[in-house]
Amino acid sequence: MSSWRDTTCGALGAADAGTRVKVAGWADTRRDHGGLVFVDLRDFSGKVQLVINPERTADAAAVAHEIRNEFVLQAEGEVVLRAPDAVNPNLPTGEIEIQVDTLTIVSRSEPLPFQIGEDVDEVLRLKYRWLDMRSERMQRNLRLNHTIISAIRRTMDELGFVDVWTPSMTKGTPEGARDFLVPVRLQPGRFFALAQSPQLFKQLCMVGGLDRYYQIATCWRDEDLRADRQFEFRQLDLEMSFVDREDVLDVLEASVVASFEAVGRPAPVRPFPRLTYADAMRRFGSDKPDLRFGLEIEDATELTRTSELGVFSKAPVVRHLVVPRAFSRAELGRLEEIAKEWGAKGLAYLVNDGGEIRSPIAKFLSEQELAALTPPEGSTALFAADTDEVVTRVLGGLRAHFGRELQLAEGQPDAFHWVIDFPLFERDADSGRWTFLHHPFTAAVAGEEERITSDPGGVIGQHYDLIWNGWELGSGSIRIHRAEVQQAVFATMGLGEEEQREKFGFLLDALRMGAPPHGGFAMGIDRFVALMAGEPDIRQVIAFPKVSSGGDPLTGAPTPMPDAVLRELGIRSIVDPGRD
RNA sequence: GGGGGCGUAGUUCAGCUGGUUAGAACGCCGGCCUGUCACGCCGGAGGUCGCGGGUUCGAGUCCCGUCGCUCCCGCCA
Repeated sequence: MSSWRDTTCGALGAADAGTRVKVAGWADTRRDHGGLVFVDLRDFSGKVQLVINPERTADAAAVAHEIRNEFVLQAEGEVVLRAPDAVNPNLPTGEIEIQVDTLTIVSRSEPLPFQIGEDVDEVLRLKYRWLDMRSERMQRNLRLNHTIISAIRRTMDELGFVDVWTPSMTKGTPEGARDFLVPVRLQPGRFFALAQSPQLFKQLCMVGGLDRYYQIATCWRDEDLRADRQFEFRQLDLEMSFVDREDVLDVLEASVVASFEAVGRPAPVRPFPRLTYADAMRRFGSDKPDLRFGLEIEDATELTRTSELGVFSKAPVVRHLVVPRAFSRAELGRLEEIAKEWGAKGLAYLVNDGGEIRSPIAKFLSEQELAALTPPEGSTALFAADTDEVVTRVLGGLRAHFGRELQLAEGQPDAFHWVIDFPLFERDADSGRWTFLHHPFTAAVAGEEERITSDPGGVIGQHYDLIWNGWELGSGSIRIHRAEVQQAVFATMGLGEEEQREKFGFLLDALRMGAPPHGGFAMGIDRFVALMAGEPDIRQVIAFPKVSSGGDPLTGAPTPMPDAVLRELGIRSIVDPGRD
């Protein structure tokens, strides 16, 4: 036991009454009655009330009057049962208190810029993160983060995965996210890139015969930050040899369930439901729908084929969403704006307001059409008529909007599911080129390899996403393990032989020298923990996150570098970053 | 790169259609207080209304710009 304490604040209870203890921690609140002084002493484990009575010890009483919030204190005394009418039922240690006879101020504190636990501007919290961390919220979140990572590591260990460290500094990838670059003094003018993911290294581990690799891997991406995105984040990264899709999904489900059990929460039922990409898009307008609520997109294309309404009869696709609410004219105007932001030209509607139909299109609809399309009383049918792509995007956007706005997910049980059978390629809107949906190392479903060249758009990939309540937790795939197939994918993306060699030569070499079939997954730990904690963003579960403009309010990073430093690296800045 | 929101004591906020000296609560400082637990009571200090410009007799309030934060779209293999 250390010289500072022989127990922790939160550990004390009625059973300890009569014992002498030494405790240390922060002054959470002090209640100075002039004579008697009460101090709630707080450490990581909880709080306990100190009582300093001048009749018992004049020395300690003198010290007690000096105490201010967040002073670090050490106290020695006797644990005593409180009188029945003095018990505090709101405090876990409320049955007892410590009658102090020795009190030391270990460390003083200036007045704080905000009160701990207070709901203040986040930049302020981040600037003084060491104070913010003392709050119950951050203590809980950071410990939850640890508990979940421990559970995942245990699971990986039990399943025979080997933790392998892969380099953070690696080769820049031309495709995908922007790289963070690292200049090298020994080779001026050349750059490493911080790994966006250990993707290729873990595949090489499979070629190397490790069979099952995993890592809680830090990844870096120089893209705009969001509630669920930071420059650097951690993922459960894993790869397995001689497996099929279901083997990989099984491991992820085991990790998720183990995490729930570790935090004492009812775990989702295995196996998690599977939803194909096509179904997800068609029914929910999203490849990561929140399935805590229904609000499915319904088709009306056939029904309106012969409609007098040109926008319906001429559109390739007509679909609608039945929202359980009779919207006002003003609300519908707002909704049309939202629909337009998603690419709609307009938003037709049928409102059933207590049996009365309000709709600008009703007069163009036949009796049968009207009967089929009129929503139940007190609800609104919203129509999108356009190409499949636009209709999907618009109604998917509206569905997500209503989910938030009408709080449809409120109080619903957690919804985990897989989205499977993604297309391998899609057309890039700008260049018109074929580009991958997941990454270029994803295998096509068995027997479709020929079509990678002949019909890229029709190839289904062995790619899968794990979704929790509409958040993409992660994704994975069965990878290509044959060099000629990998080259066909590169070729479809428009990479010539030479470029393939230059960028991915080491991978192609590996695939030519006995690569086993393999597949894997990457799950965002921070997202997972944030959802587990019920937090609205991942900053709340990361010890020292960046704000959305990409800076760190605590250290002030990033900062400009002196020209001399840059010169040594072979770099010259062309911007004036404004030194401060 | 684009769109929305926010910016007033240390903190969280109020401040009406522009109108005296910009308020409250918490925190802070001083005093009193022996059973409080968000202790209580009395007193006090504390403001470049983010910044710059404009309109006006007069701007925290209206307009323009700018900075910061934030959410969303783009982007995120």
